[in-house]
Amino acid sequence: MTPALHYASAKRMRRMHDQLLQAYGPQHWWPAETPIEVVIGAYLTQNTAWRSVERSLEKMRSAGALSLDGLRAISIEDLQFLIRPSGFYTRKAAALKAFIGLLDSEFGGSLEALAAQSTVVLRKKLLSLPAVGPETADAILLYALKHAVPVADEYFRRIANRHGLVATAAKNRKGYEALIQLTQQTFSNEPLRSRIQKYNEFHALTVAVGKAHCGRKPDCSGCPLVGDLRDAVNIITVAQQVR
DNA sequence: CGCCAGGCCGTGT
DNA sequence: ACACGGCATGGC
Repeated sequence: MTPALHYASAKRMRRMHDQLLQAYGPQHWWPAETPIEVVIGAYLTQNTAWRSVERSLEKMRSAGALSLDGLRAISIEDLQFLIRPSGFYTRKAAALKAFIGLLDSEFGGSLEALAAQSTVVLRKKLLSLPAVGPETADAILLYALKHAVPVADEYFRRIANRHGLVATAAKNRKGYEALIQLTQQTFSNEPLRSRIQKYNEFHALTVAVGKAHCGRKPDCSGCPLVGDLRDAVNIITVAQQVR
């Protein structure tokens, strides 16, 4: 929490971004054709493998439900059936309907009108929706609405923990805030346009490395982030603490 | 077969 | 303010 710790971590974060970009290349996120697909994907991927989300998205596309009008027209029961592969389908179907309901009742059914709100107002509005927590809200803000908002997910939380990037990376509100602030600080010197791109790329890269090396049973062998001794020492130390 | 996935929410302390 | 169980399916 001290400025000094943040500064050291931000430097490590920038190096991490470069290492990951080198190892995995540009990720071209979010994997979707349209903003509403981003929104739908953000809901569906909650605690769910992206592979399963893809199956749901494909079923929705085939049914013509993968669009604003499609989402409006489909019944909640039919929507539940289409998104079954990604699990939690009762809640997720209701939540998607609630999103379109908000869009229609307050923003004339326009995602552009929604995006035109200030980031602070918008984030609060999104968080008031059912099944929208910090990560879903921020993913929608960044990837669908193009606001300059970092995204922190479970992978990044583990990475930050193992590399000692933050003082508290607990699974609570303060832990999430710490990860967001760290990312903000890391790219704070970038102009707005570039900052949005960095937030985009960095989150995508943390997912890439997370899928490969930072699952619940971490496999650090071959991870591009453990190239030097300092990192390895850090990981061993922190991993023992976490256990 | 058991564990896990790009979280969130209600309840109990 | 947290910790914790439930939500549900499919991939590995």
